[in-house]
Amino acid sequence: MHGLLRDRQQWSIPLHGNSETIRTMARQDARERILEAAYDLFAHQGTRSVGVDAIIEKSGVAKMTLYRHFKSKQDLVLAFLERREALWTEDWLIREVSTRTSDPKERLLAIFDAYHDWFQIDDFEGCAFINVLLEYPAHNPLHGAAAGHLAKVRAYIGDLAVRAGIGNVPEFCDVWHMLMTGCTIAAAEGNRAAALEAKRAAQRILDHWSE
Amino acid sequence: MHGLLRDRQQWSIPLHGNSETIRTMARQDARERILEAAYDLFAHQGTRSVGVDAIIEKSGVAKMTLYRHFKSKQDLVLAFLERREALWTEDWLIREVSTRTSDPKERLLAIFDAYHDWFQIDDFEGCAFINVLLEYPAHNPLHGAAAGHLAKVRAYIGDLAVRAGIGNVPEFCDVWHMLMTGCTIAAAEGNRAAALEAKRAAQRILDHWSE
DNA sequence: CGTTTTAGACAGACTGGTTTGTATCGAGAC
DNA sequence: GTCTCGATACAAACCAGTCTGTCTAAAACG
Repeated sequence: MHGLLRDRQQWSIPLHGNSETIRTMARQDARERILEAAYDLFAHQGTRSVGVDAIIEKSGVAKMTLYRHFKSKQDLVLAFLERREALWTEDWLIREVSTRTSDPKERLLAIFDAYHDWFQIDDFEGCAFINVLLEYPAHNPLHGAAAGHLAKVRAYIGDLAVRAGIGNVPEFCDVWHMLMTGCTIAAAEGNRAAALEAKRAAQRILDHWSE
Repeated sequence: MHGLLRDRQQWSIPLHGNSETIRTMARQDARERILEAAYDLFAHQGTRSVGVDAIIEKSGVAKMTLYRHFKSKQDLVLAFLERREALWTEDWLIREVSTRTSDPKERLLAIFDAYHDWFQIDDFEGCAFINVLLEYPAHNPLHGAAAGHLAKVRAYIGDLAVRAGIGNVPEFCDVWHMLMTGCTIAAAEGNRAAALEAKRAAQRILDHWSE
């Protein structure tokens, strides 16, 4: 106890010059640091195999601080999924596809070009939504949340399909998304060309669909 | 508990003829009961969330008996995957497709009919190979094992594709399997018609592929 | 301006439960 | 006597979540 006190004092001394800055920053972004650490760990190792101890260790936060911002680990996983949608679905996938082309039909195909880039990343982390969906049984709230996020991806496909004048949009979304998830699994198996193969198949489906 | 013992004794008595047989049977019976219990639990709840205690409880076996037959839980999961291939891939999928039609091209499509039946089961358990693949990181032996079993499914598709006179078999297998895995994920999301939707898309891919 | 209060952060012990895997012992079969 | 089995206790690690105590910066108040 006294030893710990001394350690903390020694700790504080080198930081004395800008201690207020550090403290203020720390206070403001404690939640942010937790979520950032959780994002990295959950995305790369799965939500089930990552414990809260690993998250507090990586974020340099006290356990009670984590539980002040998130009432349970499940809450933290839900926050992770929402951030994943913001960062992966919206900031990356939709943006990436938008920059490649403006034609709705070409955008549908460009999804697989974006996926191809994704699959080339060294530490390819896989689709967090699929992972969480399969990590928890059907009755678990996290399973439903993951399904909801996957549904939003399908909604985006539906938006493109409508603007591309495609018929039977609901089924088209399902099928298109099956190719996307299917090639994501193939990438997890190690098939780096999965997205290119899926794109060629998608092209054929698209051709026949809009006849 | 005592009921199980009595059952075992009644079981053994009729086999009294050959001593070696009884001992051998008893040994294999224990291993068999463990594997059977592990199969049910692993298939329905995943390999990570099921502990060995649940397996010994369900199989009515002592813990040491389990570890005498399987040197670790990982070993047991490997045995589960092998049995899954024997029961699901060979005894069910391939057999089911074979009984539906004998034409290779029609068999490729019949896979999705079989899948449709599979998806209608009340406690649909999902694809154990995909689950294990995503449950463990890439460097884990179980990840590789699961990938190997998925590759065998693709090999079966390749066999059908060759006999159907389809060109570019390797890519065809990949794409066909993507549709299969993709609709399995969709089924896990709750889409009971996923296999039918996938079949219609597969039909279009097949038409264009064999041009 | 100086003092006190307060809120949030850090540290880490701790609880209660679960995990894999090991060790020991007695019962029953041959 | 030998072998396998079941039952049980156990070790060591891990898990989520709680709790106490300390620190400090900023707000509240004199």
